[in-house]
Amino acid sequence: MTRSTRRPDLTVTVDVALLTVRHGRLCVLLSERSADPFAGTWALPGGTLGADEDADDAARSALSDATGIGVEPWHVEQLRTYTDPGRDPSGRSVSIAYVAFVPNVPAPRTTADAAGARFWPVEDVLDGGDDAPALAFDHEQILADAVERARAKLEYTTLATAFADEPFTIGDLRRVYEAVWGATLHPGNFTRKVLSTPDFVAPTGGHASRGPGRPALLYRAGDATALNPPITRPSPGDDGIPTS
Amino acid sequence: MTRSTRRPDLTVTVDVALLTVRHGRLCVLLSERSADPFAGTWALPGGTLGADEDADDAARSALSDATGIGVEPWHVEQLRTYTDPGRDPSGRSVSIAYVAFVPNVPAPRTTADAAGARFWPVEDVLDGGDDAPALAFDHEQILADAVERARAKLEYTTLATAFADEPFTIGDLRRVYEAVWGATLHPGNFTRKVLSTPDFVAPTGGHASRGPGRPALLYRAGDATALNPPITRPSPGDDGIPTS
DNA sequence: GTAATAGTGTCTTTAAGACATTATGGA
DNA sequence: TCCATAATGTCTTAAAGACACTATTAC
Repeated sequence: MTRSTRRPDLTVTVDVALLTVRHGRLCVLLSERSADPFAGTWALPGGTLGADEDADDAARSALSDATGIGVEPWHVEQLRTYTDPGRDPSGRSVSIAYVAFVPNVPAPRTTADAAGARFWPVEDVLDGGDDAPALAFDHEQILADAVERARAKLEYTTLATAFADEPFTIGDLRRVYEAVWGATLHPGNFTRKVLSTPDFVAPTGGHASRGPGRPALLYRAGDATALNPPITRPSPGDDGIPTS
Repeated sequence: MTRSTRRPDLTVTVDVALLTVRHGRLCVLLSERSADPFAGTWALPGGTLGADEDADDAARSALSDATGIGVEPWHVEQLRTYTDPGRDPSGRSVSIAYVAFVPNVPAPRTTADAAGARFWPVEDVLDGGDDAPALAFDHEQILADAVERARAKLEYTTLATAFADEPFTIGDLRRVYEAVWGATLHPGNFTRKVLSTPDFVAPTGGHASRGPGRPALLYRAGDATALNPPITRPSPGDDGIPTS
């Protein structure tokens, strides 16, 4: 290939969709923009790619800036790169987008970079209701792609454990699936499926005693990364009620 | 997020792994580099992202330059973006990599941009044998990721039809799977699986008469894009011989 | 005829889904 | 006691894999 020495006037940014499950709902971290372009709208945390910086590092830096806590243990992966020439009205930019899958609830810190950062239920953001925030740039598309990535990866990887605080119960894990997929799963069959997958989860020996019901056994994430055979999503629109 | 007005001295390129099946083997288009860096090594076709150009368009332009033929009907999709600060010794660059899934055999045209372009069997390139070409930049990693993308997508999409010249037989389609996966599939079961997936293929009404054996019915790609349930790959190392 | 490939029938095994049953705690 | 959740058992159904058998051509 030909690599010319021409340097187009082009900024490379990194944007991160931090996904987490709060109160049974899949949520994304957004910060309100105080400056143009898109002042007053909400945006994914991000930043400019440094001259000698790998994009993975830039994504983690942006996450660290936005949350104010350590991001080392989090699962952060590249999503895709968005290059529409019109995506940034203030000048040409391409965005390398990332997804982070995060357990528990890192309370967003208010900083110069992340004033007014908060979690939004993904459903509220994407369904475009009256109280839905307007998103800056093409961040609504990025978020939609990030959510689809999460939904797909729950099927054939052990990614759900990245959303759960350890130690967790099988019920906790099931509620992660239900929040991300927006569907209800059969508790008994789900338990059997998880336990029959080698090294999906590893028992800690303890047991939870929260509220009514039989105390559940506690688990940590196991060593497995792939799910074979996968856990298949209910088809879209399938709310658990059999059609036949 | 903060978008500074600083413009790092950074080139954005597009590189495309054109994958096709020739003589029963999965092949990739490479061109020999005549200039430094990496003069004498082989590289994926690519180019610099234009100032007002979408990366998808840049990828198709690079393909068009490298093959000299129309690329409109081809399946071209973004793979991922490679940002290692050391990936280009001549200066900072990030590469938005693409994969193209192409039927038949576009004979590489020799041009200024694509002198000495030819198809290489992917297996030969990645297995690093004695006659394997050395690849420029991080293109070996890009190629490996592209091949893995192709292998995975054959499982749960109808992508295999993108590799087959229409009209094709079920046997042609099976040989695509076998070439990409490097495995042998059971002809009878494969036929039943393909025909039982609605709109995977659509019969043309004709039939092929090539060589010995019962003439096979001819098909075109159907309207389906997803495969549900998927066609699962034999596990790596499974050459079709049962272990039990 | 033989060789080779296409396509179908059928049996076994795996695993998902539906649903019942038992277990164990809290109010 | 009743209620809620956890975990397991069992039956049905879907579908993959193994394999036999038929079909149709080239030689």
